[in-house]
Amino acid sequence: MLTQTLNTQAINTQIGGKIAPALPVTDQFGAIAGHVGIVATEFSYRKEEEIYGEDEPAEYVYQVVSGAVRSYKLLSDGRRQIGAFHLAGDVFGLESGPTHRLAAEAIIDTNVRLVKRASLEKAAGTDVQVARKLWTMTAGELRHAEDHMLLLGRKTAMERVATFLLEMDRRLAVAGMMALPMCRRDIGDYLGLTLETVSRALSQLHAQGILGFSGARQIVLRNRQRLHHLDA
Amino acid sequence: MLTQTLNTQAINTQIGGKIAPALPVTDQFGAIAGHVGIVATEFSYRKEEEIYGEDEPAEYVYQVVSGAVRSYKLLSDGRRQIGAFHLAGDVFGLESGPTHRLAAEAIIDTNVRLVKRASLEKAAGTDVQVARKLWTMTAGELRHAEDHMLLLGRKTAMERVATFLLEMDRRLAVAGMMALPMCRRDIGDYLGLTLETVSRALSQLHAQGILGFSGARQIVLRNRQRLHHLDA
DNA sequence: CGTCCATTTGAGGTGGATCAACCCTAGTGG
DNA sequence: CCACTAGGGTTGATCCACCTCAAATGGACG
Repeated sequence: MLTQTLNTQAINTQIGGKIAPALPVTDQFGAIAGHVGIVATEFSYRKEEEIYGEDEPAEYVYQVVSGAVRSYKLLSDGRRQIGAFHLAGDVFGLESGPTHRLAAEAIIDTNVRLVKRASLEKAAGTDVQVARKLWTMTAGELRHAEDHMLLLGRKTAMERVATFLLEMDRRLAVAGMMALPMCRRDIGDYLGLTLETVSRALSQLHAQGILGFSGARQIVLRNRQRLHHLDA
Repeated sequence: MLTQTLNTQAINTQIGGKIAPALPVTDQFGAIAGHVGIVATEFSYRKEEEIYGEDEPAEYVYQVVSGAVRSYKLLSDGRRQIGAFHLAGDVFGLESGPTHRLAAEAIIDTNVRLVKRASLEKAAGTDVQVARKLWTMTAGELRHAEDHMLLLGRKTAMERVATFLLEMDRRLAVAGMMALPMCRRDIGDYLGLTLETVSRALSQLHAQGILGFSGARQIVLRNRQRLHHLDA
């Protein structure tokens, strides 16, 4: 509650100075933001900074411009389940109901664009294209969640790590190499494992020549075929 | 593929005889089906019968009238993750994209209402209320999936079973008692456990007086407070 | 009344968690 | 420019929650 207030104040302060009325309209966010009455604003979060908390009112919808974000839920004793990582281009924080169902934090320094939820609601009330787009984005998140339930409920540790590597390879590999923004603990909390188990699985894949390291978070996949096989 | 064809033929055969053009409009399905051009049909599936397969074209959207349905994904070696149980009143099979992401089977003899996906798409293209309703329903499924990821990734066996009991109590308890339509294996595949672990957890709760049995699938919760506590 | 399958219960095994060093590297300050 | 430090990562040893395998029990239905 307090955090939300602080965040909102910070955003408004920044908005005061510079509103960005016209943004490039080539991605999923743009497809909405291009419509009448929708104003997108830019904002930055530093490493480890909270963007919104679980069950906070969902005032804004966000798109990662650069950086990376984790969405997660906590149990009362601190156990954490990360539901998704949001990377450059991804939209997050979109809700049909009044509140955010997961908390969100910047993993590293992150720039986002954001629009007011209310203006999306308004646009969707007029424009069926916008309404359809909102539905499609939520359905995309649902698809990911369904795949992830299968992983969390039924895959082995090695299968989970293999799935994770292939997902990250697809989403953030540049020139065959990926620079992971998140630490081993984040990966563990995403995969329902401990950080030690993640580390051991990666070491084993390294020993088998399936991947190469240049620094713990710089990974090259050397054999996607074998990784797909390990994925089940 | 073959199954889908057979199902469709069966549906059409039945539709030939009796179309139900006007249905009571008091629930979430009705809110849509009440609109112009939407025709709801009734159909029945027998215990264990497949309704649609994973990755089949999503031709229909369904609502359980009576009975119970399981939605699930399979790994190549047969491991199964049930993503949701659909009980009387629940809508299932709604997709924004072209195909079903999970398979669906009747757990027991089940009656459903169904409407063609295409007519929903058409109505949503005209009527913003319908479009909004579709989004809200998908968002509801996403919320459930997010909660379930936390369960699958981070809860202990006892916590999972406690969560399950409270969910089923909320959804299908009549006069303080619930009649579970699904077997222990289904519960296990929903909770990411084996059927033996589910059975042991239930026995333990019984021994502690937290629940009572009258037949393995007839359960009375005697202490919801303690169950909530076990849930974490 | 018998059969069949779901469920329970028992005994033992194991994958991943936990606990504990140790190592590596990036950042810091002298 | 380098020594120091702190946090992230790796690796090892042990533990245990849950799985696996097996057998007994029970309830529904012909």
